[in-house]
Amino acid sequence: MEQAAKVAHKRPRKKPDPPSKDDGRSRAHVPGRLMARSFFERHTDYVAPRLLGKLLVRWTDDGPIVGRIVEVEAYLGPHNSPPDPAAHSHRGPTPRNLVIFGPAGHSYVYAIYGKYFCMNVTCEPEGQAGCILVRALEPVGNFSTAQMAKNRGLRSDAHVRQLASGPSRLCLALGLTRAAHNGIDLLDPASSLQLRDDGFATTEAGVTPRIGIKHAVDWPLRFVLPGHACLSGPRGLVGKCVFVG
DNA sequence: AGGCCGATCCTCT
DNA sequence: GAGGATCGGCCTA
Repeated sequence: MEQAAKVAHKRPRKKPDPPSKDDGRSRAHVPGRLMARSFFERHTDYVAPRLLGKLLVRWTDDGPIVGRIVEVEAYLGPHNSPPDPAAHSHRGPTPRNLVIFGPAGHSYVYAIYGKYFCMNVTCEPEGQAGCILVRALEPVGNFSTAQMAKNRGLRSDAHVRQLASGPSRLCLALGLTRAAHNGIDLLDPASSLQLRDDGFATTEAGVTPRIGIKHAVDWPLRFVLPGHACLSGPRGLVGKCVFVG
């Protein structure tokens, strides 16, 4: 059984390389710059729509698999009023959800339905809980597209929507598991999983209720790039749009 | 100690 | 649009 100590043990403890080594060229060619911790040390529902357009990068032996985030959901910590009854952190820390209560900018990966995983990004200042479920990616570049198709068991000419549109599909596409990727610092130059910013500018986000939950079903905490081809689920789920400043 | 169920995906009708 | 797969974690007794 995975206990809290084991989860905490997965936190990177080696000293990060100097920021100057991560200028987008020190490793194999990959777009953008590593994101800043301060971006995530804010209210989860503030960060969520602003995470749209950013890059999730999984480094493999063969090279980086890169996806642009096009759909997310915010899950709020128990310090909010009223508390978010759909969040895993709702009833306080447990061995499974401990990462959510840790520092911002880390990955929270959990198992669901016996065979799948979902990946979140932690937010809020240290000591407070909150995380963002990454629900869909657009593959960036031919290598990423090919690797995602391979990892998903699809033909190389599969439609782009088939690759990483859905929280567990994207974990399959990137090869993410709880055992290997829970509690990773996504903002560390040495990490195998990173969040990067290539300057993609988001001015608008579609807002809808969250998908697949039984509590707080009408809370408007799902955010999408309006009309994007890689959104998960059936069409027509894009609600009103809000300006993202 | 045991039962229940899920932030899903895929197949079939 | 509906239903089955499949199991770790959380709740109740």
